[in-house]
Amino acid sequence: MATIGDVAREAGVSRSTASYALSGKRPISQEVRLRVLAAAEALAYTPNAGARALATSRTKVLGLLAQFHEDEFAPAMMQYILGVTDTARDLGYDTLLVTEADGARALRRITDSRMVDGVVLMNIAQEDSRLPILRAAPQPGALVGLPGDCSGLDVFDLDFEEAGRGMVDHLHRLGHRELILISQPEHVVERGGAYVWRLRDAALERARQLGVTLHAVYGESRQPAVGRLLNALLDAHPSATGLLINNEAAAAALPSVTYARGLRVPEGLSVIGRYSAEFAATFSLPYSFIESAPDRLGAMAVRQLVRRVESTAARSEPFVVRFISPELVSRGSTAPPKAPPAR
Amino acid sequence: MATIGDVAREAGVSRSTASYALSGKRPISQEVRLRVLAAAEALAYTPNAGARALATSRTKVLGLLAQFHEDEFAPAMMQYILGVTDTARDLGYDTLLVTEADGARALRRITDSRMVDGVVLMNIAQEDSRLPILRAAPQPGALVGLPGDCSGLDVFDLDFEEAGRGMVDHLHRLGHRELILISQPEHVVERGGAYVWRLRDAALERARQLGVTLHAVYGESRQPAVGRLLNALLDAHPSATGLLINNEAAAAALPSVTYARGLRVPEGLSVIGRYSAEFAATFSLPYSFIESAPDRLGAMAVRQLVRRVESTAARSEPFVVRFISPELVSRGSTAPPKAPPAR
DNA sequence: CGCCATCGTCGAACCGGTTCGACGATGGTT
DNA sequence: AACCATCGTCGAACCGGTTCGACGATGGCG
Repeated sequence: MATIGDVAREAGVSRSTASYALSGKRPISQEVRLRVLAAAEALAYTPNAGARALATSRTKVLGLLAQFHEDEFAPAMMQYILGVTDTARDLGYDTLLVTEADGARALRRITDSRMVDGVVLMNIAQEDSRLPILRAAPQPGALVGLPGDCSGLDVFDLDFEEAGRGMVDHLHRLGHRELILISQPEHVVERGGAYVWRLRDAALERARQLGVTLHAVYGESRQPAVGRLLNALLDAHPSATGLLINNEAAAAALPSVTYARGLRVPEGLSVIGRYSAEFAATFSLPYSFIESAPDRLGAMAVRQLVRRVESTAARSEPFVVRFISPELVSRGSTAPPKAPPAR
Repeated sequence: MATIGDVAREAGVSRSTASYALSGKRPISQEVRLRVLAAAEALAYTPNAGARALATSRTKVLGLLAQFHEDEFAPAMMQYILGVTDTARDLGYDTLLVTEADGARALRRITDSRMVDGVVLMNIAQEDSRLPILRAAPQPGALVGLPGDCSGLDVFDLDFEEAGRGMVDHLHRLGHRELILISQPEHVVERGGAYVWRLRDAALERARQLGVTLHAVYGESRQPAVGRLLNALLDAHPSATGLLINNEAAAAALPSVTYARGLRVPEGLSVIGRYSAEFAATFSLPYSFIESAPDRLGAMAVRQLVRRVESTAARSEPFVVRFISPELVSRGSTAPPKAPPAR
């Protein structure tokens, strides 16, 4: 493998001159520059990443910490990851994907060893043991998801509160007065998945203000449990005319449930979900939904992270907590309830 | 950040002694060793990855090249990735996930720059432009998927031919004489996805030998197109009594199709799929299926790769092409056909 | 014509590890 | 008592880049 020394020798200049010719950080005569470039080309020179990292303290690699919990819906995660890797590459960075169960230890490892220039954390918990480590690390960090304490980090998330209110408003406006909200499984909440209760509590609050009855329950993450649960809910609340879904598995299971019950959407039941467009397409979901935009969130986190990595000015800017506003994608699954709601 | 020089000073020894004390590559007195360890502990010393990579020519990072084609079924990919990252970590390696569209360029970048000690390639095409680059690279490589030319690389894949034969055999044994096989979309084939025709051709051959009629068609990768296709197929071949599915999207769509047609499985139609257990669980698929074991394949590829990375002896061993034999997971979705097949 | 700034290049140092060769101290043989 | 191996440690070199300071050549200016 050719080193910069080989290139320099081939071009008949010193190593430093070769380096400057390639980086352009000092003026080099046109003639020498072309000789160096030609030599580099001829020898198929590629700088050694380790050596460069050692000299510059920059690796051009970002860490991405994602945890895969058994009871979570893995396909949804893929979108976030792609948003991060694609954006990182556009900005000249590679991505180290870390899925280790012990996230705190993994984070310490990659930051202390200086393998990465910055870190994106996903699956943020309310009290996340990785955050103190990330705050103390020399590299900047960005979160996809809102923790209890945002200090010292850039945070990006969907505005789940607004999403919850939006769902209730939308159905209330159509005339609905009794709704069901199915959230993620209770495990997710226990693990500190704040987005679950952020959406739910905001929806409950808004429902209270509007005089709407809202039955909020935890869901399941797997079939057939989630299908059974949906059936049980529809049985238990026969007068409810609208269903809000903050649970991918439930959304995926609903079509077969409504079909089996001979229940028509939106005539017999109005439905609004919260998931990504990609997810909707994969499962061919016929429901109006609030786009959770995982790719956009991943991209935003990376862009901010790279700004901080590359500019010392940016590094001292105040930290941001940015919520993207929920956008309702209409698929015609909501309508005014039948005058005397009956199933 | 503490360097090994800091540790050495703290312990009152030379840098080299500190290094030997930590690595154990030369005998060091118990007393000095403990002093060095204590110093390292006290200073929270972690070796700089770049410096170590430069000195040892080892990064302890593996590259994972995965491509996400629009018309492919992304959730299935997740399983392969987790198989790789988890196994790599168990063996002491981190994983650089590269999803760049231009896989050949990406591969050149990470190998030439010595960012990785080895590379796992996924989404292997019959004529894969990345393979010549990987063969020429100084790092070993492993493939998940079978290309036209396996030379110079370790290859791991499901035995799709045996899977195709197994599906046909199984239904033939039950008495079926007319079957439908729905494969991946034609795009996948055009892109060189050999597993599609490996399974199909072997199934056709076996069907011919057994005197079974087999209608083999390309599928779609998305709803609702794939649902329409399934309906059209069942309409077009009313006397077919068995359905073979080598297409995740079709498998996911089938339950609603059979339900809508009032078709019972296995009474009215026997079904066998080919997908992963994880996939089956996610979509709650009630069909017997041939386990494609993505996590196992990813793990096998990584283990072999690491063997070659870590032992010069292993590096010169002959290359392996290893097929895992298809395993049928029975879910009771196959049965003898009704005597006069009618729908 | 002499002076100074700029340009273009070079040598050397440095980043933070690992590893080789050397060397004094120790202990066991003959 | 002399000798040799082994043990434990150190200094120096090296991995392959980047970057700083220096310095000769060039050119503009007074």
